[in-house]
Parts: sequence; C-alpha cells; structure tokens
Amino acid sequence: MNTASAHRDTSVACCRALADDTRFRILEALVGTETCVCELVDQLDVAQPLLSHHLKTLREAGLVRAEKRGRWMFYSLDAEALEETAAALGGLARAQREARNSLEVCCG
Amino acid sequence: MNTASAHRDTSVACCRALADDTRFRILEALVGTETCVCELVDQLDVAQPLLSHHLKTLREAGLVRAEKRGRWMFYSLDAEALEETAAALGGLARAQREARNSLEVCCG
DNA sequence: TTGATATATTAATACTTATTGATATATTGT
DNA sequence: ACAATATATCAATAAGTATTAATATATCAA
Repeated sequence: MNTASAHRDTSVACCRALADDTRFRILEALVGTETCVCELVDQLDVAQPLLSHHLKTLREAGLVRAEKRGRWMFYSLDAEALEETAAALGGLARAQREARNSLEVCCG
Repeated sequence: MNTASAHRDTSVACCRALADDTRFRILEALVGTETCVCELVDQLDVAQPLLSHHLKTLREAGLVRAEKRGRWMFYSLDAEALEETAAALGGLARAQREARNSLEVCCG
C-alpha cells in the first residue's frame, strides 16, 4: 500500500461516514458543543440505539471524539478529520482547475 | 425544505458518490484529462459495465460531465461540485475551531 | 440495595448498492 | 450491408448498511 492509496482510503472512509443524512445532522449538531446522546435524541428526533450506532460509525472514521463523564457520554466534533477530507477534495478540484488549459484527450 | 437541509442534501449526495474506492480512483484519473471509458478500463482495471455504472453515479452527483464524440464518451471532472463539498466540510471544521473557546456542555 | 437513567450491544429485518454476465444501442471502417 | 468497436442497460446475485426492538451494562439517586 503506497501513500497515495492510503490517503485515498482515508478520504473514502470519511466520505462514507459523511454519506448519510442522519450522520451529517449529528455533525452539524455537534459544532461548538460537547453533547450527550440523550440531548441528540431530543434535538434530532432519532432513536437512541440508532444514534449510538451512527456515533460509532463517526467515531471509527475519526470525525467525532467520545468522552465518558458520569453516566453520560459526551461527543464532540473532531475538526482535523473534516479538514483533511476537505483538503483532499479541494486538492482534486484545484488540480483540475490548474490543468484546464492543457487538457489531454485520449482516443483522439 | 429549507436552505440548510437542501445544502445538506447536496453535501450528503456528493459524499455518497465519493464514498467508494473505485469512484474515487475514477475522479483521480480524470484530473486534468478528458478520458473515454475504454481508457479508464485500461488504467483502472475495472470491468466496462461497472465503470459505466459508477460514471453514471458520479454524473448524477454532478462530479463529472460527459460528452459524446464519435463513438466515444468523454468524461471530465467538474471541479465546482468538489469545491462546494470541500467548502461544506471545511465550513463545519472552521465553525468548530472558532467555537472551541466557548464550548457548551449539556447535561451539566 | 433497589430503582431509575444513560448508553451500548445484539439479533432480526428491510433496503440499498456493488458486482458480474448477457445483451442492446450506436458509431465507425471495410 | 456487415463486422468491429465503444458504451449503456438489464437482470441476477452478493455484500453491505440502516433501522427497529429487545436486552445488557454502567452509573447515579433514594
């Protein structure tokens, strides 16, 4: 496994975690706040076991962190993973823009 | 449907299209070149019907454009959709960074 | 200790999507 | 017209994932 495909794996994994409406709403709800699951249940109107499941997916993708305090589990957004994914997509876009003048074409 | 959820829909749809290794490799292969399907078959070692299927997914997400010339169909990267998705993710990350000082916590 | 609360896990089901092989359509060259 | 090439579509299957209900685990309050 080379570096390029390792980076691709990371980006694809993050995009997969982001590719669900419920999970994206969770991330939006977590911006700027440490939030427990019961609060998310109220805010997002999603069943608790389903939330735990999606939060696990997000945690495995590195997009959120979890910290247990008392009987609550507090989730927070990890900006770094988001930034890396954004940079990967932005990098592709930029490379495309820069190459636009010298577009190769195959199969003449 | 309000603006916020419409934007979310767009981001989620793009992420879903990006959430597959084969499709991500297609996008990388398309950077700076207009490429036909047969060329992608060679470069990526993916079966032709599968490629057509994934290209359709990417086109529906707005990530690639298709143009028929002769018997070939040329695909190219659409930087705009990538930029919009990158901006959406980057925006979440930035909002999180900016709010870090004043982190709310629920459930005392 | 007992009951209540918060979260995670498990099992079952439904749904979506990736993949493959076969075939249809369109275009070009002979 | 015919054969060859390029691409798309279709049908079938396999694999993955979202969702729900039930249950387990952990913590706190009384």
